[in-house]
Amino acid sequence: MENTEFAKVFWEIAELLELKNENRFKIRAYQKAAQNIESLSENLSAVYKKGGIKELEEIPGIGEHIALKIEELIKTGKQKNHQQLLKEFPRGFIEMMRVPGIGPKTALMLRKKLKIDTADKLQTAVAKGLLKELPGFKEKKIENIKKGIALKERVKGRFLLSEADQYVTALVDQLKKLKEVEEILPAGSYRRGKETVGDIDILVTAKKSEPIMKAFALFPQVDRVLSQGPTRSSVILRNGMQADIRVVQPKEFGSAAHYFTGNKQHNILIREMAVKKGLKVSEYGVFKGTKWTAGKTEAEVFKAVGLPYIPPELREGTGEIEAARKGKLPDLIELADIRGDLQMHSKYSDGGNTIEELVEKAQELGYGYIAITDHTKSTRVAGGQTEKEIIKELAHIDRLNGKLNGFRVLKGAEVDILPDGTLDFPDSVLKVLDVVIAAVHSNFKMPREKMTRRIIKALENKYVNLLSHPTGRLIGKRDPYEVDIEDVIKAAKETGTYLEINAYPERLDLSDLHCRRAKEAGVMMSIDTDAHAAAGLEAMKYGVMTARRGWLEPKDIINTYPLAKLIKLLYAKR
DNA sequence: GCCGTTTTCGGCCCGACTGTTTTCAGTCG
Repeated sequence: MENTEFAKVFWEIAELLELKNENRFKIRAYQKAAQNIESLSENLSAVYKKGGIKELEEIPGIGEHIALKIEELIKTGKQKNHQQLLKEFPRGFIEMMRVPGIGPKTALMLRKKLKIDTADKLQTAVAKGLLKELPGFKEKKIENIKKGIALKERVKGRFLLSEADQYVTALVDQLKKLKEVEEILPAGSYRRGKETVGDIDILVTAKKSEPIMKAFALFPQVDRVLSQGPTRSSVILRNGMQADIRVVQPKEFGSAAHYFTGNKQHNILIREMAVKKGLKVSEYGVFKGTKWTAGKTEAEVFKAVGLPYIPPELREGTGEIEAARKGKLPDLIELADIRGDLQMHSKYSDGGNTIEELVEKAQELGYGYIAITDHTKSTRVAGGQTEKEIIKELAHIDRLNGKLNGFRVLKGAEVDILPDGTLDFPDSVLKVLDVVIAAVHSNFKMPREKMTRRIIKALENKYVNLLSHPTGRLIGKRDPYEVDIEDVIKAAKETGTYLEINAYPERLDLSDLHCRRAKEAGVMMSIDTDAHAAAGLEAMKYGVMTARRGWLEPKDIINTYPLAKLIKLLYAKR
């Protein structure tokens, strides 16, 4: 069972207990547990295997009872209370409660009065006008439910960070033009650099808010307005994404930025620390009694609770506060630390640009080196080259390097890992390459153990210095293949192979959690764009974001080192 | 249900907006 599956059970228990009008702190306990499980870098089953119930209870938010439920899930795949609750409220009913605007109270009334217990039935009832008969249901409320159903249809989940990025940039550009606007900060999961973003939160400081709210609602990206008040407005953008804008006073900027950046768990922890110090933290500032004492900057808020500044990407409530308290926050990698890009494709395989064009773009980005890593013969659909064909490309690179000053093109290939774990090129070819990237591009649906063995076998080849997109996932499109990532990390450590953080927005593979795990295991990584065109080199920022979320520092990333040191690292295994 | 440099029992973050409630409940973030 994957951690997300464990978490899903506890999210559902929380929702079901809400329906039963259970103690809200109990509900929160389940939510907290679910959230903590989701952000755990180690698989729960592995934790349990290591030290049983006691080890599970070490995880924040997990006590005796939830630990026992986890044990039950590991042993039987099911959990009794969860099953019992599902009998009372089937999944269709929970689904209905997830329609925006429908909470537990409304859902229960709908079922009691009209026997509506699925989202589909709700839609039919709305269409037939049955809701009018209910107490407290007038035109507006029914209209909202109608819109909620339509929205749910259209918005299936979250959006790629890169897609959110486009909208954020557009919205910020327009906000900048309003004369009332002072500071602008896109906050929320976007600012934390999460791989997917549920909605966009933009914080603005201004003395007067109405003109901003009015203008915002009329931006061309806005499809419709959900709500509009003096401090907060919510809209749905044309791509179905929700965007919230919050306007605060300049002196509230720091506390508001902190609050709107989240995540929720992190905020709760900070507020609890404040309470213990006799303070109150809200989006409007840090207060002693009713007296405002701080909040102009985020650093002030952290300082008030006795902490140093914590970068947004770490604010997930997964140990960053503890680390901050001990002065052990990582010195996170930044985009400017990147000195080169070790995976990209040229016209020799399926790339859109020549090597010269890629070099030009890389120089524009201030890099000192790149590796050209075209596909090999097995990946025919992507123009994979044979052993003979790549010789020409390598000669081309040699000639080019002869002309370049202070810049180096490394000779590489993205070599297929065949189903039996052998590589697409013989060692006699691999050994003339500087960068040998191994990757799985076929036979994704292997059993877990076989896939794990396949990949580890490739890592054992002394010429393979980098494993590309280690889990093969495409966010929102394709699940990772079945592979024991823990074993792969271990094998990377033992063989001296580096793991890749593929910065391609749809991949971000390794994920943030796996990065953190790999670092803990002492494995170095590289951040590469896997660009198929010169412009694709700009995606590096998403890979860096992921690395930051994985607590990585420049020293953990091989392409932050100068060329000479990088070459040493690349040849260390031979 | 979790948790403990105020607690092993008694707490548990804080606020905005909507709609219809004449003082607030429900929902959301």
